[in-house]
Amino acid sequence: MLRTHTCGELNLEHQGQEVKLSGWVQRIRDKGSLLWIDLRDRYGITQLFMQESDAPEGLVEKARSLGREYVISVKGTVIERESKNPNMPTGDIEIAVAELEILNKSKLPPFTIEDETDGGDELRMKYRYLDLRRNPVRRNLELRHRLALETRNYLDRQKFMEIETPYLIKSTPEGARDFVVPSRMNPGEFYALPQSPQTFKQLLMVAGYDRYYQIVKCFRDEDLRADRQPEFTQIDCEMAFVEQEDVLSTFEGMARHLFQIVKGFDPGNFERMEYADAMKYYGSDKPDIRFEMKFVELNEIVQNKGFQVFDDAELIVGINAEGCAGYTRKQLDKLTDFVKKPQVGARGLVYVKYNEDGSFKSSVDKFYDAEQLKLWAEAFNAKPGDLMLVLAGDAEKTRKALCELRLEMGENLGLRDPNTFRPLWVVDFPLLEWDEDSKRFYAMHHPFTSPKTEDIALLDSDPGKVRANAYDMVINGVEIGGGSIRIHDRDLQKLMFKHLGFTDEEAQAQFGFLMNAFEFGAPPHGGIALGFDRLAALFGGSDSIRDYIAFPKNNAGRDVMIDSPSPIAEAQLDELEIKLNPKEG
RNA sequence: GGUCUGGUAGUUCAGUUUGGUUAGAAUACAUGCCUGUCACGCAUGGGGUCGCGGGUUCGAGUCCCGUCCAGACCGCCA
Repeated sequence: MLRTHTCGELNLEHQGQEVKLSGWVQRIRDKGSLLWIDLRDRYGITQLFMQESDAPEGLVEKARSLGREYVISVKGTVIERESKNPNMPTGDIEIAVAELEILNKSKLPPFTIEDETDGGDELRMKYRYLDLRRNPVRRNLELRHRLALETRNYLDRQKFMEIETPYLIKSTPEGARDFVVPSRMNPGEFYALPQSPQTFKQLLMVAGYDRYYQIVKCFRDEDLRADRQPEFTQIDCEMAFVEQEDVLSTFEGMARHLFQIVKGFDPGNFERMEYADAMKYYGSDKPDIRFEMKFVELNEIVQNKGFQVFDDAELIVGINAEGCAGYTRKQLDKLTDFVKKPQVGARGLVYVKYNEDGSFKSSVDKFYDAEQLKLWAEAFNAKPGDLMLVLAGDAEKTRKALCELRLEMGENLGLRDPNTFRPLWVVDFPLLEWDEDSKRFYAMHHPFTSPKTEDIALLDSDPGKVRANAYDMVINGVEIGGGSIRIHDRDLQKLMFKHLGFTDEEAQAQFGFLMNAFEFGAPPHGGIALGFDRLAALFGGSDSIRDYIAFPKNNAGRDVMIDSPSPIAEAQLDELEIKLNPKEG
């Protein structure tokens, strides 16, 4: 037996017991005739103690030969410490070592295995198996594990069945770029890895498994971000015989269950917001409602006053930053630089300081006197001491830029506390989205989303106005998940494909299996998919999902530890009848 | 496809703005001392292709051009 206990569980109750512990050497403190070793495993750290005067022959010498991350096993007695450490669970005791065995040596790690490591991201990813030994990373994976476990507990109690769906499926033209896998037995043909199990879960509904879920890997061959990986995990769910309200309440319940069990509090009923209002008041379909700072549109009160920039603008819109009238020139310049960054894209920033004494100071004093700025303040509901920030230009871009500015101001004012959670349902998404490049409509969610019954008539007259039975779960400005009530009627599904520019033949070739299934008694159904990595990062208070994935990819989609992707042998290509055709240059 | 930031000791960084003596600090590591440490302490020591290639210059870590790598973002992500 290599151990009787773990390194995290011994305390004074075990005093006097003979124990055997195994683990990694965290650190050695050699005080000459006294020597301590911190022994670490997944469960904690236990201090080992030896004294030159009464240790067995050779023991201290052996201990001095150890290095960081050596794997050792020791036998000894649990004794009370002479000086205790209240900061660690095992701080009252130590092990008086009688025997020490080196199970494996270790090279010096390239970075320190400590909570506050000295290693940079690149190195930690290359040696991820060492990074995973560190407490903060281990705690993140433990959080992820608890979330998965409680998700399964909740859904199981709600009679959901976890059913696996295939990873080798068919490529479809809609949506994200597929990862493809060549088929050796069918030369020239390819599988695609699923972007989501969407059609399979709908077929499970047709099959009568009326509550399905799966914690499942999905794949999208698109560029990465801090919150986007090419392979990621979803909590994928579908229910039959439901309306939108049933889906929302079931998964609001699931999210609240996770908050209660994992975070220890209930965030309460989720707010609801229509997509149109989210865009109008927050310039985003995933507003962070931990703070207000709603958009105020100013066109009517500021145009035709001689200020060309505003007169030429499609939209003049701003936010009121409470208590910020004291911002210095430097701070305002910094905000101006922020909105003018190409990623934000505004041309400039207009500010109005509503001073404590009731006077105004603005960057447009030349065009607007105090009386007029007073009208601005009324529109913003601003008080003396506030700072109004205004952007103008093309409506869509200006809203997007102001959204960024609002979040930046929220950040500056400390209104985006990672320990505060304000969940939100955004509902009534548009069904279709116009794409200027290809001059056609695309499904905003996916082509299986059902339009609102009362809007179906608009499909022919004004397709962009049609609203869908689609919804997103948004928490603290993060899109945690989205779903919809699906189409379960063959004719309506055909109509949808027609509006998306598919010919009947194309629709039949791509999605015939689904439309055929709809002819065999498809029940009304709908569902949702939640981004599991994002959920874990959100619960952990981080913006990056990489620290919640055991073996993530870097921002170029590479795994720097195993060094993938990589070329394959000529013989493998031959077998697949594939010839490489590298791009010039 | 694009914008920005970075690459200097095992590691994290300073030094680059304004080219000029032997490229520093912290930490890690090694050796020695230390009877209650727990970020132990003290002393000593080793450790560098300044990402790579080219150019300017009497002289380049520093300036210029190219390139590679990493990170953040825009496009993209139904």
